[in-house]
Amino acid sequence: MTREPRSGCPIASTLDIVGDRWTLVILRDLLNGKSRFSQFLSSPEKITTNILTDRLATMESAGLVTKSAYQERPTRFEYTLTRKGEALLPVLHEMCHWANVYIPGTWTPPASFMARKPR
Amino acid sequence: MTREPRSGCPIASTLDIVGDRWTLVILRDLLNGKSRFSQFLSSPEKITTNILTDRLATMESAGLVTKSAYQERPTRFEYTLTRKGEALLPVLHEMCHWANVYIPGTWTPPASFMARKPR
DNA sequence: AGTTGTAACTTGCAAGATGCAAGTCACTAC
DNA sequence: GTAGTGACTTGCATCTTGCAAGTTACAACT
Repeated sequence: MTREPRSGCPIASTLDIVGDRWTLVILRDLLNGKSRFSQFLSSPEKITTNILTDRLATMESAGLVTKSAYQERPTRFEYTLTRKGEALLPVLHEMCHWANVYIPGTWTPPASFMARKPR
Repeated sequence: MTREPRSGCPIASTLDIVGDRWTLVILRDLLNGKSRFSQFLSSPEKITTNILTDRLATMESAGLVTKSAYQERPTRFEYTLTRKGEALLPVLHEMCHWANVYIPGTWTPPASFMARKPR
């Protein structure tokens, strides 16, 4: 499911990984402490299950998250950010700044999110 | 062509505008001084004409660019960034930093681009 | 024993977006 | 009058997304 980079341009290459409407929304949730399938489903944007399954698998193969079982019988999974995934935090911060200035009606993100720094 | 925001989340709302594989690539070209249809076509990512037409119209209706004729007979157009469009520069900067660290083989952007600041 | 509930998917199908190739229109220049 | 350029437009096949419903594997309650 991984896309070939269109060029060596860092912007185009980044978009080859996160250039869709959902990946960074899931990443936002992960940065805010969510880790399970059902938790991502509960977000206000209402992602559907097939897209969520697909996006989590793509993010795993891109090295943004790791998937692991947090219990057996029945097996249940959780997703945790890798350092590579976590390092996208500044991109999300800048999107928040931009939206808060240029898109009326956007929420101010929780201070805990805006104050967070990557490792 | 403008999408309804899925929620008040600044990240989701930003992605409702620029959450695809091409919009920020065109924005990168605009920030690097390109302004004409044929100039965008010449970029290494090889966008096709129908997508470019569609994306420029969507960017115009989202207020990221303005379209104006730079000559009559025959009429030719150029696209210039609005302040709103230009203000996405920090998002692109952070993508460059991320890609240069985490995606091997990405180019180091021109210093003129990385040093640039929004108005 | 049987029903209900929960987590994490999977499947089917329709609608929309993207990619590729070719064609169009209004000119300019040779 | 032929060729070239800029900015599209059109047709069509494929890929992606969205919506609804179904599945699997259990736990827990009645």
